[in-house]
Amino acid sequence: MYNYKLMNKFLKEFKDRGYFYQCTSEKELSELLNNEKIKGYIGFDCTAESLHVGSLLQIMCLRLLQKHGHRPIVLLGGGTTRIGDPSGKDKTRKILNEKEIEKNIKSIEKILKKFLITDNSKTKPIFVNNYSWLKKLNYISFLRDIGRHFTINKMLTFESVKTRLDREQSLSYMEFNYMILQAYDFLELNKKENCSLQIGGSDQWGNIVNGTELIKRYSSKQVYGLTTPLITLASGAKMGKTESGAIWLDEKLLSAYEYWQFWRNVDDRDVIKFLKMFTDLNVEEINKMMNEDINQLKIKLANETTSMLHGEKASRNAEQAAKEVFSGKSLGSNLPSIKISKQNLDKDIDIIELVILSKLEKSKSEVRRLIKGNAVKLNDEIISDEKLIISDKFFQKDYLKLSIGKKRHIKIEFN
RNA sequence: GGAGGGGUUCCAGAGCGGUCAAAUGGGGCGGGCUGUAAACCCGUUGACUUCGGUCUUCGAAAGUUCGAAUCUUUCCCCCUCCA
Repeated sequence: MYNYKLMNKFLKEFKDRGYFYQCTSEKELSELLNNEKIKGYIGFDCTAESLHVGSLLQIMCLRLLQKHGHRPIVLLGGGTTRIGDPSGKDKTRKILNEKEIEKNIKSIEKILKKFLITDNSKTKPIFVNNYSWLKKLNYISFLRDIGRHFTINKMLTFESVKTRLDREQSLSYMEFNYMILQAYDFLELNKKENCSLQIGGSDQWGNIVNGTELIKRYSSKQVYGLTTPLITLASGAKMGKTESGAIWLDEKLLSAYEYWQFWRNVDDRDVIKFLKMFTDLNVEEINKMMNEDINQLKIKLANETTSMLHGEKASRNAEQAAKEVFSGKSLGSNLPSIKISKQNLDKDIDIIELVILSKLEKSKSEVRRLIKGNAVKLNDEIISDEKLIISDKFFQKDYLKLSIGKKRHIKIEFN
């Protein structure tokens, strides 16, 4: 082991914030980072139209690179998404068509730009799509130049492959090639951009090592890999998804208010950890906060994370809305709102209909159940008559507030 | 290739001709307690409903029957053991 005090500042912070899981060659990487500004890349999957908090740690890594003067490369795997990474999957996943992938790439890129500094020419992120080189590959020359460096013996030992084979689940040749393509991406980025570091989740370790080894064999260059741990919540669940849906980073899929609420509601035991991981607050400062009021810390966490993504204004609104909803009797004018056509009012819609229109629930039976359980409120009044017709008298100003349970509130406006 | 076992509602897993929209546990949701936490307690958990019921579900299709998740046939998929 080498002296912790001499460790490169980026690496040190990487560890202090809890991002560190494994590194291919830590000491050398530390020296390299001390001596020069490098480029490091992370690949993002484009199977969904947006990223969710499950990818946030990766994004934070890119931010950290920038903070320390290094330049991040964002690889949007337009090519590899066409194949599908078998890691962590026990069956082949569906393959998306070109259009969907292109669309996903665009919206993911937009999200990443919110997190990254784009106006510093030295550190501004480079966005690349591996389809641009993968599509040009010639099978024969690829096999000869790249394929020769991989042995089947070794590939078969990879966890992702092993589990599939052990369970006698089929692993197509296409998927089997995923790891080679990811290694090739790294090689390509090394050649094109002189990229010398790949970061990824711990499940990517095998793929990342493949890349560093390929580059060593192919061009005798030393590059590095760094992985982050899989974050599990104190409750044992995986980060990113809740039962009511994924915590998306795209405002169109999840409002700033709901995003704020997600962080406000984290388990007590996760708060300090998340402050370190997902905010820019200084680690020492966070360590000093240990004994502060846990609810204040959660609010801080929610504010920091929300303003990082949606901006300070949205974050303040969310906080304000939360305050109104949870401590006062105010109508929560800052709540996320939904507009419903006024024609519905003339049709004498009832409370059940209103809940459905508000999209808080999809099933009328469920709404009936909720009403029976005293869970549905209109302007903070419990509704017990499921046939209640919505009329003008429920409007306070020009909107009304609909709540389900203690935590789900929405402002309804008619137009 | 041979011999068995199995596919059930979000998950695990009972049911094995009517009383089955399907036990039980987990998860979810709602209520209570609290701190918008955890733990705990209670309720609920296919859809629609004029609250009388109605409709769709037990791998897929066809059949037996007054009646099938339950029986038969074919097909698809998984698992275990033997070679």
